[in-house]
Amino acid sequence: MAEQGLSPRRDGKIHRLLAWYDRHRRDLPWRARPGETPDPYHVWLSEIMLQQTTVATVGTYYRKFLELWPTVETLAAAPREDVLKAWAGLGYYARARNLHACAKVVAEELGGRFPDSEEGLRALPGIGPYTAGAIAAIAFDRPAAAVDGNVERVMTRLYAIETPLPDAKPEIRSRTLALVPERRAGDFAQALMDLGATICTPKRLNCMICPWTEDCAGRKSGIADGLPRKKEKAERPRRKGIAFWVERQDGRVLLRERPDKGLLGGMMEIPSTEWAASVARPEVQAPLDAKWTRTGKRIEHTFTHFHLELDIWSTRVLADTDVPDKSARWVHKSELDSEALPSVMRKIVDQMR
DNA sequence: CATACGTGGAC
DNA sequence: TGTCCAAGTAT
Repeated sequence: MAEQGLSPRRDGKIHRLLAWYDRHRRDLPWRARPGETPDPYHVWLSEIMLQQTTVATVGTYYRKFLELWPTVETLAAAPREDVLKAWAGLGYYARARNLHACAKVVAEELGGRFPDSEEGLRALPGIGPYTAGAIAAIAFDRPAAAVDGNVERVMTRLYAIETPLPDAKPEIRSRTLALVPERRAGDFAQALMDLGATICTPKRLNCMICPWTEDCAGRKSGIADGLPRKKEKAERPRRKGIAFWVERQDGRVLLRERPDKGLLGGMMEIPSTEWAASVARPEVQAPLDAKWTRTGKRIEHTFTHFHLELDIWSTRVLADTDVPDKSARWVHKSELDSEALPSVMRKIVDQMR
């Protein structure tokens, strides 16, 4: 719960931020206009998509999802496969699996209504501390803190917090909570994020036009642009593999569904060897016995935690060739676009088709 | 708590 | 070309 606004200094800060927001708020597809009542479904859908994903990228997907599934009930009723297809290319596919699971819970167990408390929201799949706070504040105007990367940047600068992330998280959270106003909590949350996205940016910050420029301890001490500090990340190892492009005489290619958990879980793939530091005995790992051609083609792809290099081998098989196992399907080359293929797999398709 | 989990754009 | 990063969550 937010503290009461007893300090004039605090009230002034909140007022300056909200006044700035009223003039400079971004007009975003999922954002209710002033005076409109936010739709919790819209808020939820956008917040899930925006996790670690840019506003520019989300726009297209958000509109597509709303067109396909205008309500949480329609989304819940959709086959999961369709949801994964629509999500393909957005990344972090656990989000899509959880999105569908969450829609089912809300539609089938909660009467189609999202919980209006952080605690209730937090219990749903795919909703963590940030998203619970964001939905509570934005959709229900509850005085909750929504601490995302923007807010972490703004707060570490505003209070000159030099502790590196993630150790600084508790302090950032309590600092944010102490500022959340009783009224207009949703606008406050969005204002903080807009401030971080447009003024208090990672580089080339624009303190000159910041509503908090006089309040900012980081600016006063000249360390703002170096905040937040972050612990060093582990380096990305390089992995290799071989992708097997199997084309049947009728123009269909072999696709395989990935296991439900882990990397690209539940998505479709071009069959490949394991992805490891080195590739051992590729023929043994091929989806079927065939005479393989080393195409000389190669794709490279960088995941969050490793870099991948896939050489492409190909073969042609007879039109009556059956699928090697139950997770595999033949899909015509002209229909690959509508499959749930993640970007790394699209790179292979683009090379071969 | 550290790690797994995608992608595309900016510099 | 390589690195960083963008409205984080689950385990």
